[in-house]
Amino acid sequence: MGGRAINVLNVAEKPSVAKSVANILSRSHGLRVRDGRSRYNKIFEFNYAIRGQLCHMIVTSVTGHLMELEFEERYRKWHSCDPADLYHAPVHKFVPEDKKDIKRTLEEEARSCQWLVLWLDCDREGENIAFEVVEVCTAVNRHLSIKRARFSALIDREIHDAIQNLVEPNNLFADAVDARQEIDLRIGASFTRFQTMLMKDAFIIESASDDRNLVLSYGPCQFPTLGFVVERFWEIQAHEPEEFWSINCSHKSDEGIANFSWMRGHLFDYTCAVVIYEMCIQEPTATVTKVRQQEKLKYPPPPLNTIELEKRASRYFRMSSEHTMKVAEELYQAGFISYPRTETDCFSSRTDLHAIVQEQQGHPEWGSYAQRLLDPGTGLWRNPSNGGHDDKAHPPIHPTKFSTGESRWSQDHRKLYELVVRHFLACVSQPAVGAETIVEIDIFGELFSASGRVILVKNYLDVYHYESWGGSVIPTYTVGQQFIPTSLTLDSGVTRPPPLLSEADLLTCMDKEGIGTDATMHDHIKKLLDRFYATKDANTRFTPTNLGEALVLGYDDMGYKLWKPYLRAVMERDMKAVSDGTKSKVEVLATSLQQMKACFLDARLNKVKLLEAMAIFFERSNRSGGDELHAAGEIVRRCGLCQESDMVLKQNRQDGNFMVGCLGYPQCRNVVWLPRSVSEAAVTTTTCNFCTPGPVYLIQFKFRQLEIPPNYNVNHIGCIGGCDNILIQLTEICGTGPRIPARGRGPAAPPRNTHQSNTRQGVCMYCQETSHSSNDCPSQVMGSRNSQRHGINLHSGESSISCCICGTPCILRTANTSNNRGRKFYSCQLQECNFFVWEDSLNNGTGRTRSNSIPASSTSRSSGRGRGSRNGPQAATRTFVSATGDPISGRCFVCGDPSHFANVCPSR
DNA sequence: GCAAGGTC
Repeated sequence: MGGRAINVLNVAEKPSVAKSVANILSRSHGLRVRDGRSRYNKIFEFNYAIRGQLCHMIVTSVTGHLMELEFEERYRKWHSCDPADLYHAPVHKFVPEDKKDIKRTLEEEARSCQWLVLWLDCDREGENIAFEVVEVCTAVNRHLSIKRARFSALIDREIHDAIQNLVEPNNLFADAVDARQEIDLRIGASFTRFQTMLMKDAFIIESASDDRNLVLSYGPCQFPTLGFVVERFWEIQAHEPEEFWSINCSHKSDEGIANFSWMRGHLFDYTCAVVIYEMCIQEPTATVTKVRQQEKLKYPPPPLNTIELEKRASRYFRMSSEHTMKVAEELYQAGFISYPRTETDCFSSRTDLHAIVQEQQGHPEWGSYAQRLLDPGTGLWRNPSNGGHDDKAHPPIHPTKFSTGESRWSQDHRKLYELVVRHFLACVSQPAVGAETIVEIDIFGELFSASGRVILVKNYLDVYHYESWGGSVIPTYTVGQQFIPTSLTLDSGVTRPPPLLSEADLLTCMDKEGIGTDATMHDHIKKLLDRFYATKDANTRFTPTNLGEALVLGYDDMGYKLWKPYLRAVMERDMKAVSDGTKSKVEVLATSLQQMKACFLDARLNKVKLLEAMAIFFERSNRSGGDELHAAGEIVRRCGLCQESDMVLKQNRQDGNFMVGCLGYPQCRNVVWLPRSVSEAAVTTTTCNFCTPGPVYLIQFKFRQLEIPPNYNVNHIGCIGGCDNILIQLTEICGTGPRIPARGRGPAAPPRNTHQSNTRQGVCMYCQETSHSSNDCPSQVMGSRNSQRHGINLHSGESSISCCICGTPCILRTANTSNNRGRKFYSCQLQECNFFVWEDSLNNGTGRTRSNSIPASSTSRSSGRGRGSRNGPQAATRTFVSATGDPISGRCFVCGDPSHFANVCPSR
């Protein structure tokens, strides 16, 4: 070791890394600690030799980014410039006030140093922070030699290797971050100022905050996060329940009960299901065709990273991701858990996992499990699996200090520490072992299966009680065995929409689409709540607010997918390109800012779309003179449905069609669609003398000459209250022009809305007669349930056959569904029965007769189409209509008496 | 009053 010692300034990204580096390199010998200007960032000093050069090492830290990017002063005030100017307004980096102390420490120390060694995290952001540090330090000492230490973990060998093999900092990585920062700032600021200033004065936006502080922010991460929430919400709204049928079979023996499910799953075609069911109950003997027994393993989760910690804390404790990170940060600061912001979910082979388990042996709850883990005789130990992520900077989250709970800890601190410990113990444990049995049976060619599972060894489930592995025991079966099922039922079900997104779902979406980083995802989620874009319920499920939905709807109507994750994905690709040198920072900035500016200008041209979307949800404010919406807000009458809001005349800017809709939307969806042939409409000051409740203001209409019959006048003063026959007729003749219900929302009305308005106007939606309303349509009296469920157009037809279920005469009708339009079917007149059969299936012999050999007591029909709602004795002998339509034989399905059919049953 | 990314 020779020569004069040089002074080396070492800078880490955070205080904890500075401490670790100092401890490792000094081996704790001769290590001195002193305060810097900033109270969090200590300065460590010791001597060390780098490749034979004696060095006086000074190790300190920053706290993440030292600098921020900002517009120059004259562009900072919101009204100082056109938001479009923000795409080229000059920006600069500066050290914010709360980082000035750190800057001063760096300056003071750098002055006396010859070398600067950068120990920032080895990722793009770390490289960018490195250059911020370089800028501050070289400003006071131009002679500094700049070196970069590359390390992938805070362990001895890595750190010693890093200091002995110093490299150059990577300016491409730093450039990529510079580009990202500038794009984020320019897009975020321009859109935020634009949409906030546009909407705030135009509408009365109720929110918990002071109206003056209301900011409608836009950001390339927060908006796609909102997009996930809104998209799921629309999916739920657009869901149309569909009824399906399935056959279920159970078998009870001395050993227990087995529930067999139909291997077809379920069918949406009732007729098909009932035909198969009929066949099964006529020949119900079940034959066991397959018995499969196998051992199943349930593996413990991989080691814990940030996203998993947030997801699991949300699922197990309903803690918000933001709160989880706050508590985790505190546990980390106090030394109880490792660094909580990590992508890594695999342990380095050099980590002493046993030592971590050993520390936990004394815990009253999981200590004995830790002891069992360490006892080789139990065979419980297993090296943890590799989750496939490694940020090369931090290990998975694991306990670093034993605790049975500290007095200053809250319940959440205890729960989170316990989760980290139990998760760690679980991931070094053997999987749970179960024995699974799958039995398949055949009933008249239909296959059914049942499964049972027993847990043989719990292993990791003993300590990881957040997870369960439910199972049930089923009786023993052998191949070839035959039995008569205890029950064989035809059950109906209804398709359900997906649930609202939970916080864990949202994190999964963000992770999958690359929205945010592990350290920032919770911030974006919190921002949705802070900005009143979404709310979260007690089950951690997110619903968009009117404000959130309106903003997404507005941009979507413009045709811009700014609320989708695509923009972020493009930015990520660009950053990657800058990082590996295939594109320059200047090139990426120029291209993407040019594109985004064009998008911004176009969005501003189409701002009426945003205003229209907002107008669906919010009342207009008097504060602004109003422009674009003036034609779309005249009050026609008080809404008779919700009796709370007004109905206003609106025009769809896209297709030009008019409607009168309730301002209470979406709570109230009352709407009157106006004829497609209307070219102009304006609310007059005259009120209708007939329609109640009044006042109902008359509307001055102008129709397009070519779209109405010659005997109608192009000018017409009409009433939407239901008294105006001309308007009703033209509505009938021309049709209405609601937008396509692409997302099941808004005036993109489900047919119900049209139905509602037509009914009110006195036009029957079924037969188009004006003499009665849809509710009283003679064609609906007998079969309204069918019509509601299946959209079948029920016009009375000839009655020629009797129902095979109850003997009531059937009516021949014509289907009006998209799949079966025009196809004829017979439908039982008895509402409780609801039997129907396609006419063409009778002709081809499907409607044949079968004798039923299953004992009446062993079968039942559950709720299939309401038939099983009466749980009386079931028909032992069924009549199926013959090709001639005559019943062969029958028995009442209500009371079981063979002397009469259900339509004349005395018990009804 | 605006973004997202570091971290205390």
